[in-house]
Amino acid sequence: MPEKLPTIKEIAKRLNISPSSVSRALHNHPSIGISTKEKVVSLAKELGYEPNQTAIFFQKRKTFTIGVILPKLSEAFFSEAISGIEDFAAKHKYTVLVGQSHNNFEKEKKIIETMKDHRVDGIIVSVAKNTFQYSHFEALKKYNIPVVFFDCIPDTPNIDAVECDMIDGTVKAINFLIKKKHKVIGFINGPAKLPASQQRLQGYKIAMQKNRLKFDPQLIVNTDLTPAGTEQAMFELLAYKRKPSAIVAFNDYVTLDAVQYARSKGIIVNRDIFFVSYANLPVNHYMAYPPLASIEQFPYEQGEKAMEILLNIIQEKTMQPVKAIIEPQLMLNNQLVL
Amino acid sequence: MPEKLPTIKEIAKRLNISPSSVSRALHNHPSIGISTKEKVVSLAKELGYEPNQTAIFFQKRKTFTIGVILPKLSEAFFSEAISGIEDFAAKHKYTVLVGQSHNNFEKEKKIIETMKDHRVDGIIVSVAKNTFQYSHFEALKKYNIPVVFFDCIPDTPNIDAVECDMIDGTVKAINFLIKKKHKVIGFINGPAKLPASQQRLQGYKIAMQKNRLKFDPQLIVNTDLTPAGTEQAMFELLAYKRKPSAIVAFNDYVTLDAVQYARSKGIIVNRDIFFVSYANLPVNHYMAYPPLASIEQFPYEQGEKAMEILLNIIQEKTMQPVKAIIEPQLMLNNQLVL
DNA sequence: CTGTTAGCGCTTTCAG
DNA sequence: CTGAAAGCGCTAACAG
Repeated sequence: MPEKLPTIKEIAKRLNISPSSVSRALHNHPSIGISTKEKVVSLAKELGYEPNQTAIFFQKRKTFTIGVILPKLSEAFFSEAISGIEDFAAKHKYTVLVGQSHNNFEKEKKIIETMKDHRVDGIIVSVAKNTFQYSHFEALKKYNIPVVFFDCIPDTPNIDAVECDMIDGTVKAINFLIKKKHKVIGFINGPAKLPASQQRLQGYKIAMQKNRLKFDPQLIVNTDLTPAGTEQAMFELLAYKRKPSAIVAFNDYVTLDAVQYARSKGIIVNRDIFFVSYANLPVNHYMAYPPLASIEQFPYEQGEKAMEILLNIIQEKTMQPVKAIIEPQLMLNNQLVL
Repeated sequence: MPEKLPTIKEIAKRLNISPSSVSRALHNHPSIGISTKEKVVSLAKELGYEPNQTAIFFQKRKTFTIGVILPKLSEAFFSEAISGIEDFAAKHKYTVLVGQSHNNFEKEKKIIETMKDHRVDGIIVSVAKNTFQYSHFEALKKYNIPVVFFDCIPDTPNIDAVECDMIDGTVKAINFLIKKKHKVIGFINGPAKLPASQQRLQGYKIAMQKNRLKFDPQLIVNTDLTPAGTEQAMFELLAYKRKPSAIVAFNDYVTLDAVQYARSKGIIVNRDIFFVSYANLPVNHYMAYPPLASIEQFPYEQGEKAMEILLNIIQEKTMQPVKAIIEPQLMLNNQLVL
């Protein structure tokens, strides 16, 4: 039987006092008599009174809810990130509304609409891979809904964002290989127009230059991230006359496919050729032919940080746009690699 | 500049009509003059009017929000599940509020409180592993918040739930091994008090009996799901005089650890011993020593189904408790194994 | 077809 | 210290 829930009014009536007194009693307001306060509190407990938050949200224009928009919840990177967001939010009595864009621009716009309707207090987003126009985010300013970006970030100025410096990450990876005496280092990059790919490429060039190794464009190939795409990329790399002794791959999934391909060609991984990639998937630990190392991007921490920044904006502790940089680390089985 | 958002009142004032007329115009209410309607609609568009959902939520006692409580978002099973929930919800204009219990009973209770405060229209939950008392869910009835369980389900009668029949799944696994001529089949089960473990054990017994093989309790060992626990379990199994030729493991993660252990003992997996497990992790595809097959539980579909049931309850299409059964399948690299 | 009125539950001046 | 009253923005019952 869903009984009618007790309200402040109800309590007031039973106690023959005004609703405002009840409200005061329940909020430790200074100007309230100790005796009335006790009466109210005890009756409230007896009736199992609980404030109707929707009324309060409405009245206060604040929902203690933040929206999170991600391409896909089931990708490990994002589920780690949202885990960090949710944990941080929960600590501060905020709840999290989620939406998946599936990397679809239209879907992303729709989610923003819904979240705006729900009057979320702020939004954290990793932009869809095929979003190249950001007016739907700009529009949120009008509603006073702050946005913090992470992972996939628009190139607009003056935004708040958490970012993992993949240039730095790539430099670390290359330096590591060079220290291991590799001189011909192949690179299986992702789709060229992805910022994530561009950053990696930039890091590659910087690292090669710093180490006084010539940059050879033929050592750079691209995959569309499908197994077939990666196989093709591997094929090109292995066919090149300056065959690389080591390969940096866009991420661990790409490495998995690349290793598979190499093995099918009779190449012995970690003897004939070596890999380094990005993501630091736990499963690397179990692979028979794992990469030498993988660049950890700390998605959980990125999520926490994004939530922290958002909270600061909401609570007006921050006025200037903030860009937090998370430093990626080269890892091997959860140990740092230097 | 966060300008003040236009309201129905504002539109009414500018047009010298009543707010109710504006409301009617905006809702295609039958009794509204075509001309006023046009005026309202055009002004609304001009001002960029958008209804304040929090006011509507409050007024209608409905938030179009459903709460999802999961142990951990970053576990693949759960992130797949919530992905299914969110997709289904979005199709029906519902949004999803998430909370992670981290398998902690107290945390679970707190999340329920928060969700109740937010007046979610319903809740979907996979119960925390150390929750053995369900009054916090019962309490939701009072607030008229329906609950649909999935995956980890309380043993209370008359609940709505989506369940994957792991007895059936285990029978399939054992039948498969027996068909492959295995007679001594070890079983690394999870913690004994987990319903998931109990179901698997029951399935094991049933399958052995049906195949007229004697049930040997020494072939059943338990792991606390840590690598160390699994190693210990493997150790016991391999030390037993009736050494199993095949092993069914609680899930693919356990298999990974078990395989690792076996290899460290010089045992050649998929020659000296064979594995079957549960979860059908995509990464099995890349393992050098993968299980012969793994039981797919279709978490995405479980999520969708749970959401569907919840929606039916909310829309009062269903009155009787529903228990949906998802049939697990024995898979190998995303192919069915018969 | 349209306006008036009341009210969802709570907070917050403003008087007293 | 307490009560009355207004109002957040919207909907809906009731009159006209």
